[in-house]
Amino acid sequence: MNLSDAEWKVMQVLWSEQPATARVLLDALGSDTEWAYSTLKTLLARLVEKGAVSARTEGRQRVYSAKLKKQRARKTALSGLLGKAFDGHWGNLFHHVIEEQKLSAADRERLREMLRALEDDDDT
Amino acid sequence: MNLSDAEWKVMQVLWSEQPATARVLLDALGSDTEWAYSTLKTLLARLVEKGAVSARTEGRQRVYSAKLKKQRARKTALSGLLGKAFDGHWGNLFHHVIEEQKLSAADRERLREMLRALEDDDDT
DNA sequence: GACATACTGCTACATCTGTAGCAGAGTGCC
DNA sequence: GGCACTCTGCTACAGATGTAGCAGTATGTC
Repeated sequence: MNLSDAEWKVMQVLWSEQPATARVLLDALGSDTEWAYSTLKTLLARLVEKGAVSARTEGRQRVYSAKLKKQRARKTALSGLLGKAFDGHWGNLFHHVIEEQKLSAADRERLREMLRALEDDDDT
Repeated sequence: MNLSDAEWKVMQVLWSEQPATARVLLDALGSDTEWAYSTLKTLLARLVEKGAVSARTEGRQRVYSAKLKKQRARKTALSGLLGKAFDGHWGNLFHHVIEEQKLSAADRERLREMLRALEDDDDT
């Protein structure tokens, strides 16, 4: 399941607000986008069509829920990037991140901690 | 500089073969794509237009070279994904990779090594 | 010098994406 | 009961993307 940039924005608020009506989602998007109400509706319709979102009619409104899980979407997106930009090798991605991207001290520490946890798991 | 999936494929072979003619690049792409020669030419024209590739005429042929550096393209792509899919936090991305993606033993080891190197740097 | 090749720059066209307008229907309010 | 809202499902349209055809021109070959 591939999501476009605009679709990612919709899914992000949907994951945190679901189940929700278009109005609620638009408010949640707030100043992040200046979308017209109908723009959001179009995006939602497309997401429903591709199966990433489900919608049910409640009274005279439509209530949306995410069918696609955030972890799943992240995995697909990351795998896609890994394949097209890093020759499919995690090593290349890690190397790039550590060497090229500027990680904050907190990020570096967080990564170190996770790695230590990973090593501990292995020791078990 | 945003690259589409097809453009990434072109850039990947260009980075390893440059400077190169369209014919050389098409051969290098090999079975990875079944593109018609003109398809590659269109992609190259678009990349030249957006400034990611430069072209010079040599005899009666056009020879292409990458202007956009691989590191730069990777950084842009990764930052874009980080922002739209991981709330802009490296920690989320690391966590996802370590928890959700299945890393091979070699990848895990490689990551551990890089992290140890990172810690050593910090100690200095 | 006629032909098959190989290149080149255009043009084309179906999809996908981003963004939004519009008409029709239900609802609350005076 | 009519008006202002608010939703809803369509329709629209421009720009990005994937993919490729075509006509014109230079070149090697017999």
